[in-house]
Amino acid sequence: MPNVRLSDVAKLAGVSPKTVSNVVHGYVHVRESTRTKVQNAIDELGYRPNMRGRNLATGRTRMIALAFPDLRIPYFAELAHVIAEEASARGYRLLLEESGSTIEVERAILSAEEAGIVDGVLFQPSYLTSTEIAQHRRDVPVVLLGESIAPLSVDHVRIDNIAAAAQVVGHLAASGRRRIAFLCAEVPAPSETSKQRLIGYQQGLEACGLPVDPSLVVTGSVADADAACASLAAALDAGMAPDAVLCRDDLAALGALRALSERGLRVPADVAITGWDDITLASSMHPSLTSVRADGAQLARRALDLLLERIDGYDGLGRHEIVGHSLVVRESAPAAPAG
Amino acid sequence: MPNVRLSDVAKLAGVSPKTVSNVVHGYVHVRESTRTKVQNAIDELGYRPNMRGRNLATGRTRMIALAFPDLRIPYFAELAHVIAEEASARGYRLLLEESGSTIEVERAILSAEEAGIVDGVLFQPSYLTSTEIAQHRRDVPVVLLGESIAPLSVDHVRIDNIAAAAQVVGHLAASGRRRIAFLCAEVPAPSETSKQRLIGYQQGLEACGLPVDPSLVVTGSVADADAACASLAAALDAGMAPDAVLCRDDLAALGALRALSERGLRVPADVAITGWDDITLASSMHPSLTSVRADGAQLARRALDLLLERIDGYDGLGRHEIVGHSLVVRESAPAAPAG
DNA sequence: CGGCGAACTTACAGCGCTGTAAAAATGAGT
DNA sequence: ACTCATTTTTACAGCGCTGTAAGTTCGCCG
Repeated sequence: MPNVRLSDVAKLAGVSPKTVSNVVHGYVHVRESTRTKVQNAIDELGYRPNMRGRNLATGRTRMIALAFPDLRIPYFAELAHVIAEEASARGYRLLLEESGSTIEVERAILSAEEAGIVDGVLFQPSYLTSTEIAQHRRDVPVVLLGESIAPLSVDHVRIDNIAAAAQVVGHLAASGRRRIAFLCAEVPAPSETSKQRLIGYQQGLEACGLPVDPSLVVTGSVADADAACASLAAALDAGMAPDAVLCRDDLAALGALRALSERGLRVPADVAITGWDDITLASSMHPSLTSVRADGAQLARRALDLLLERIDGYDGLGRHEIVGHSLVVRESAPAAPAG
Repeated sequence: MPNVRLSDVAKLAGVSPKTVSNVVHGYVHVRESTRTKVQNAIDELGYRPNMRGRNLATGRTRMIALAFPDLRIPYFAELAHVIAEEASARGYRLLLEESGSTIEVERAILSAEEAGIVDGVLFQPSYLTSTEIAQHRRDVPVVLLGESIAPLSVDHVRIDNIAAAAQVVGHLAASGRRRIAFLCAEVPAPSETSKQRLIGYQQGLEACGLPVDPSLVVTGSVADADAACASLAAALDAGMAPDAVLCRDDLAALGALRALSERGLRVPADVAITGWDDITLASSMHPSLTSVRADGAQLARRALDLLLERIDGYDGLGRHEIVGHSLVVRESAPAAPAG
């Protein structure tokens, strides 16, 4: 039973290939009797359209790539999920590309040595600079995600990190915290993400009339929970004594939780903790995690809106959009002052 | 600058299209001078191969689908990562398909209404029965992952769940635990995964000379950590008093941890806990989680071996393979008897 | 210097489908 | 029955690339 082609169906139904194609696509101007005849032929032969032929003929694949650092980071896995869902609703499939946060792979993603695999790319870079992104070949439409500073020519969707971080500080201050630490600024240079959250952290402190104490900004690695734990542990052992820790992401918060409890500090009684991203686990942990939650559905929707417009030929300036976020308050940093 | 085609390069270099193709593919029998000439033309025009044409001509896409329940479940995200890595090493890209654990989507995945998108499928079903899988159209090669009972005709890679569960029980017993609970068997009917782990649990108890006490098998939902927490909480409140809980996965263990500590039970002092899958977070939690770890790299390797053989035309009986696993001992269920 | 095998290059014929534009069929109106 | 406007169907020409098999050219031996 070799592969059945459109033309085989056409032959059996006694119509032209194009008519079969029209039926397959639900084209309206097909007489009911013809449609039935063709449909019967399709069923009888077990025909299914071959996407390779279709892709070549249409110049589209109805696939988009989602390129980001690492699927093992829960935030990205969850992001991929919502985007896949939204893409699927629009008839697109998702191809994953993990950059491993390496600049070489990020470059490779933008340069796309091979054309015609996907119709567009959603790209969350970690290290590529704005300049470099601006210079990429515009063969395939791209929409940027995340905190990278996007060039004017490229679309970009993100949340307002600065406002969100300030809001977290406000929440902590309102619950009576005075010595709010930040975990953490990477060395030698903080990532763009940390940078923005740090700015918001400082703005938040100022807005609350709290002193900005550089010694409360932990430096070190936050590559994963263990690294964050070690970074905070070192700071604590060196004498830092915060009553709250604003963590740059939920994984860091997890590490912080461990570093604190290993030192006999209770969360939230002695120290409040906030995370960022509100990964699924944040609500299940003990204590559950207060965390900044980006509006993932809106993010996915807008990012795809922009990308599909580009795919449809829009070629104007980059649109830079901000989607909503909220602070989900849970046990690790409750609203009421610590008891 | 419209798209540059192979033939444009050929024209500029003064050779036939096929020669350009040969150069692009690094075919050896190309004279050095010709190769240079062609390469220069490629560089000058900025040519990049169009995969749509290639795919149609070769009848391949060098993409494989990975179909499983849900990307938001850390185990699957991590599985996708290792498989993507291994696939990439073999020149394949990964397309993700989430079934949401719904039987309709699982059916759709197997029936593949559209041909030619991927060269093969790695499929971890949740609900599809062996019979149904056996009857699927064999248009596209499939390798099954996970615990589903695979039909004889289909390749399948998994770990030995029964042995692993028994091993966990052995570990707990060796550390002095006597009342080992199982969390949990889904109602109305346990999933295939839980079923196998339950069998191993029972075998383990028998092997250790411990009584098999049905009241220690918690029933309820383990859809996520919160559900598992509720299931265990209900059992505890009903009077169950285990000194260890073997959880069917790490998420359930996370829920168990919460249910126990909310009731003032210490882990591992009062109750030991083990998880399953050894997700990344298992090692970062506090206490860190003793967990069963499948050899993910080997799993990915073998699954792809089998799939690529099928893609290359192998058409024999299904191969059923078992890959290694290990018990990673951490704080939640240490080797030494509880202190 | 003719002859030969190996090294290199090419012509050809699609892969399976769709967009375009034009042809054929239909139906309403007169 | 014959227009004319619509609806329905079709012919055609690729989309961009590769496998096959059949040339060419080359170096080298006798």
